Amino acid sequence: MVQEEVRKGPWTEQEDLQLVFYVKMFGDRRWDFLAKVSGLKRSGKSCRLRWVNYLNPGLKRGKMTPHEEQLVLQLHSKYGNRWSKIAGKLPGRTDNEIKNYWRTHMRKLAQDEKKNNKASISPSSSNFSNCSSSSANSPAVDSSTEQNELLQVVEANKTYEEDQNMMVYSMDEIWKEVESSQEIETRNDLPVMASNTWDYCPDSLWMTHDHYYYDNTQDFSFFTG
DNA sequence: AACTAATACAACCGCATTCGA
DNA sequence: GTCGAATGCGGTTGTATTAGT
Repeated sequence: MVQEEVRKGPWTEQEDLQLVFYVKMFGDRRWDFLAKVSGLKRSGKSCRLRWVNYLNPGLKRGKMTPHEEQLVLQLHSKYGNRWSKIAGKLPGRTDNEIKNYWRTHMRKLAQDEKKNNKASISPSSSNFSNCSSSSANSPAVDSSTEQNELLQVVEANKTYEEDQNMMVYSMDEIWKEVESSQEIETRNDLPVMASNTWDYCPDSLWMTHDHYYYDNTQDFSFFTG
């Protein structure tokens, strides 16, 4: 058997365009199928990750706002390392993003503490000192205070939403930019259908995600010119 | 200007869970 | 009910960029 080569590493712009095209066509499910049908030499897993963490139009780009940071801290103390759960409370942010933020945050915190300890022998009084001790397996869930915490989260969300009005660059907007700036150039290297893979496309697939298909066909006019 | 360290972000891997035949 | 494939999640690593010297 000849093992088909699977590409790894950073995604190219062309790969991104191809993936967006096929996700719009078939929906963000059946990643193995998408990987095959798109002709991308990527695993389904890799395609999913790329979509979820980068290409998804609902994503918010850019630095976390102070409110989001606060929210992450609050939610982490509540849920521990349940990143997807935390991400669910932060619209437009991915678990990966939050995880990365947390990691950086904790490292910075640890370094600051070190510095403080060197500067003064007095014990640390960091606000987050208890966060670092709440490990993945032991989220600090306290049902008695749960409601109170939720209220805080809701409050934080309110201000977060206000922030959103000020600075949101969704992937939609980014792609609009891409569309307008590249309309001409990309036409020469449109994604090529992996011809024979279409042959095994079962009807059921179209049934499953037909709403995606019908809803989005007009959106990729930029692809077909 | 060149080098190094720190930081942020992207991607991969392995395991667990879910789903469908 | 079982089993294999697909999907989701969390941990980890790799890489590009920025800041500091």
